[in-house]
Amino acid sequence: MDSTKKSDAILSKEGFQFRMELNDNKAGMEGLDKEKINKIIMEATKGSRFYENELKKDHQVNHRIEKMMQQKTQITSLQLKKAQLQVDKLVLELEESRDLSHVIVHIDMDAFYAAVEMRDNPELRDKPMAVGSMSMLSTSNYLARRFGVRAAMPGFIAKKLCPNLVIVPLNFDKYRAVSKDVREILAEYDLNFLPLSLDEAYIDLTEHLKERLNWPKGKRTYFLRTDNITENGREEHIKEVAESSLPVHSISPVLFEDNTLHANEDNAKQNTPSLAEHSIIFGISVEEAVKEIRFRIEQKTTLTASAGIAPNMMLAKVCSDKNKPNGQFRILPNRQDVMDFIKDLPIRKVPGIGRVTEKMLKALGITTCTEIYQQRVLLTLLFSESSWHNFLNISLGLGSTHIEKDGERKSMSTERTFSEISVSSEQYTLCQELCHDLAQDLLKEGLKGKTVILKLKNVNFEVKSRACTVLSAISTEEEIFAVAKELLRVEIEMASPHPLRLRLMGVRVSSFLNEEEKKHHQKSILNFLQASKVARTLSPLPPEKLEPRQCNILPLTSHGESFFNKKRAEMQQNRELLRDDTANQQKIPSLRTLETTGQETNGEREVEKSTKSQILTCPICFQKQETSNLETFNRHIDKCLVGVCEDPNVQIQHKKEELPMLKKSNINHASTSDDKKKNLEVLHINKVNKLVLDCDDYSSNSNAESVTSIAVECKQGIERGSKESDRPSAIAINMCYLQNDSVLPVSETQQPCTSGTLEDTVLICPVCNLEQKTTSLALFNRHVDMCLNKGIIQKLTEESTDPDGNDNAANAQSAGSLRRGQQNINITVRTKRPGLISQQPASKKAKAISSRNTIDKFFK
DNA sequence: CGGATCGAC
DNA sequence: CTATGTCGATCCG
Repeated sequence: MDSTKKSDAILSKEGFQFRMELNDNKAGMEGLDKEKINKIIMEATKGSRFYENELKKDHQVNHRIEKMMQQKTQITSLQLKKAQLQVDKLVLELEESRDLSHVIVHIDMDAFYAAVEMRDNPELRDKPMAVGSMSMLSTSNYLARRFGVRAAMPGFIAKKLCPNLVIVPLNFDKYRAVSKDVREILAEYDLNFLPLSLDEAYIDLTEHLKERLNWPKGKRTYFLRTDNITENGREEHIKEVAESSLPVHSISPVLFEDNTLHANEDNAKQNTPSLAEHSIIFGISVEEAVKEIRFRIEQKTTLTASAGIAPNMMLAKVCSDKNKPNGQFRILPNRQDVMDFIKDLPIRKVPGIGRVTEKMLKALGITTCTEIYQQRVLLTLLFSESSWHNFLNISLGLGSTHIEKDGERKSMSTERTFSEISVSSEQYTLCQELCHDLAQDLLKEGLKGKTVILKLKNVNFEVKSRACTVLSAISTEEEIFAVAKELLRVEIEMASPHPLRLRLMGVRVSSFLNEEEKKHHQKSILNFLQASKVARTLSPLPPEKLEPRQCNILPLTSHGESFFNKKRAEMQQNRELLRDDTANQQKIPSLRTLETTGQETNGEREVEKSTKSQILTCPICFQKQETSNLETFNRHIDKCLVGVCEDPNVQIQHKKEELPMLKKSNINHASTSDDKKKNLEVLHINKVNKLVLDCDDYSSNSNAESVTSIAVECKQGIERGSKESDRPSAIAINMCYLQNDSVLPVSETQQPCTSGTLEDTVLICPVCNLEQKTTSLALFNRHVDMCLNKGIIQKLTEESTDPDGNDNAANAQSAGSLRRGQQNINITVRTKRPGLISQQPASKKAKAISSRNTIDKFFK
C-alpha cells in the first residue's frame, strides 16, 4: 500500500486531526484543503463512541509521556555518563558492521486495490473512488485523496468529504491474481524475494546485477504490449508514448489523468531506455534493472509500481515512497549518501515508528532521524533496550541487509465486527462460529496450537483479550470452542448482571508446535496429560446454567468443586465423540486411561509381588500363552495387533467395537471420606473406577504408598514460586511417577513433559507392564482396554524378567499391580530429565527405541 | 504466561 | 445508521 495509511487520526490537545499528507493538491484542482477536511472529519466524528475512545486512548498516551518526562527529570549525570559510554560503544560496533554491499529493492504497487478496480472498470477512472465499504475503506485513488479520502477511513466519513465518491467493494480474489502476476516477475530477479502483502515486496538484486553485467542486449529487451485489453484506447496510448519517447513509466493510462504528477521523478534526469519499434532495451545498471521490473509489471498488469533501491530494507522501504506514484528512488551505497538521506527524514516515515512512538519522541524534541542520534543517550535511559537499539539503527541509516523468508506463522485468528450483540446465547453462538471458521483455516495449514485467545470489543470500542494455554495442541472446532467458551463465559459472568455489549469478537490460536514437537507429538505422553486440561474446559451448554463466578478461567483452580463433578457429562460426550470418530485418532484425547476396572480403588492395598511363570491369555486372539517373560507376551500381542493374529477369526476392528461403552446413566460419583485423602475423588463409571488425586499440596515427600495405589493423579499449580516450573494455569494429570522406589517431585515430571523432549516419556501398560512408545493415546487406550476388558486380566508379577536387562526392572517393580479381585491398576509414566536425554548418544536412543518391541509397532 | 499496546498492510 | 481484519513484536506484571 502507500503512504496514505499514515494518515492516522491523531489526537492532540487541540483536538481531533488527520495528518495531512496530501500529494500535489494543486491549486485550481478539485479537492479540499486541509482545514476543510479537518472540519468535516471533526463534525462527523465528534461525540461518537469511537471518538470518545480515541480521546481515552490519547489520554493514555499522554500519561505515558508524562511518566517518561518524569523519568527524564530523575536522570543523574552519572547515569548519563555511563549510558554515553554504552551507546557510543554500540555506535562503533554498528558502524563497523555497516554493510553496503547489498542492493535491496522495495517494490510497492500504487494505490493497488483502487488501481485494479479502475483498470477493470474504465468508468471509475475519472472519478474519485475508494475500495472498501461504508464502514471502512482499504484504499482510495489519487483523485479521492484530494478530498482527504484515505485508507483506514470509514466510508461514511469519506462520503462527507467527497459526496461523489464511488465506493467499490473489495475483490480479494482479483487482487490476489494480480499479485501473483507481479510476483512471477519478481521471482525472475530474486527467487528468494519477500512478499510483504499483496502489493508489496522486497527483492535482493545483488546477485541478479552480477549476472546482468554479462547479459546481452537481447536478454534486456522487452516489447510493448500491443493487444487491446482495455477497450478504452490502450493501444492508442502506447503509440503516443512511443512517439513521444517518454520514459517508460509514463505509460500508465489508468492512474494519472494528470501527467504533471511525473514531473518530479528521478527518471526524467536519467538515461531513459532506448525505445524503438515498440521495443525497449534496458541497461545493466541497478536503476535500469528496476525500471525493467516496473515496466514488465505494468505491461503485464496495466498497473504501476513504485520502487526504492537502497543498501538495506529499512532504507529501501522509505525510498519507495519518495517518488510514488510510479517512480523510483535510489540511495547510493556509500555512507555519506545514506546519511544525507537520513538527515532530515521525519521519523514517522520509517517503518516501525507509528503514531504513538512519534508522539513520544516528539515530546523529547525528536522529529527527525538526526535528532534521534543527537538524543541517543537520553533514549537509552528512557526506552527499552530493543527500542533504543532500533532507534539507533534508524539514526545511522542501518537496517537488515538480507531479506529472509518469513518464518513459520506464529498465530492464526479470525474476528468479526457486527452490530451490537448483548444476548449471551448469541455471543456463544458467534463464538462457536468463529471457532468453526478458525478450525477450518487451521486445518488448511495443518496447524495445531496450544493457546486460545478470545478478543472482545464492546460498543465503546474498548478492546480486551483473554487467553488460555492448554498443554496439548488443539485444532478442531470443538477443542477451540471448549476453551474459547470458557474464556467468554468468565467474561460474561464477570460483567453480570450487565450484559456484555459487544461489537466485535475474535478467536486466535497461537503457540503452534514446532517441528520437533510435531515429530514427537504423538509419541508422547503429553497428549494424554493434556487430555484432562482440554476436557476440563468443556463445560455443558446451555451457558445460562452457570456456577458461582470464578476469576480464574480454569475450573479446577476452584477447590470447592470437583472438576469431574462438573464436567462428567462433557467427558462422556467426548468419549462418544472419540468412539464415533474411529478414523481420526487425534480427536480429543480420551480420558480413558484414567479409568481402571474394579469395584473400588483406595489407597490401602498391598502390592503383590509374586514371580512365576504363568499362563496368560492374549486379549486379542484369546489364546493362552505360557510365558515367564512379559516382553515375549507383549510381542505376541503386538503381532495380533498388527493383524498377523494366529486366530484369523479375530479382527481388531471387531475388538474395538466391543470396547465397553460408558453410559451416562451409569455414572455415579462418590467422594472418599478418608481424611488423609480429602482431595481424593472416586468416580464410579459403569463399575469402572476413576481415581483422581487433586494434589494441591503435593510435594516430593508424598507418601509413596498412597501414590503407588493411585492410578492417576491430577496436579495443579505445583511450585508456584519457582520460575522454571511456574505454570500458574497449567494443570496436568500425572501418572504415578516412581523411580528407585520413591516418588519424584512432580516438578521433575513436569519439565520433560513440557519441554519438548517427549520421546523419552514412556507409557507403561498396566497389564503387560512394559514400556509403550505409543503414537496415540487413543491407541494406547485401546491397548489397555483390550488388556482389561476381555476377561484376560491376569495377575502379573512384579518381577522383571526383562531380557534386555535395562531399567525396566525399576519400573516394573513399582509399576503397580493388577489383581483380579481388587483390580488395582497403576499406570506408570517414566520420564527422563531433559539434560540426560540430550546427552544420550543418538544411536543409543535409537537402539532403546527399537528394542522396545511393543505396541508401537502396531502404530507404524 | 496473559494482557495490553503498537505498528504494518 | 456506519470506525476493518490479521499478524508479529514488545513490554510489563
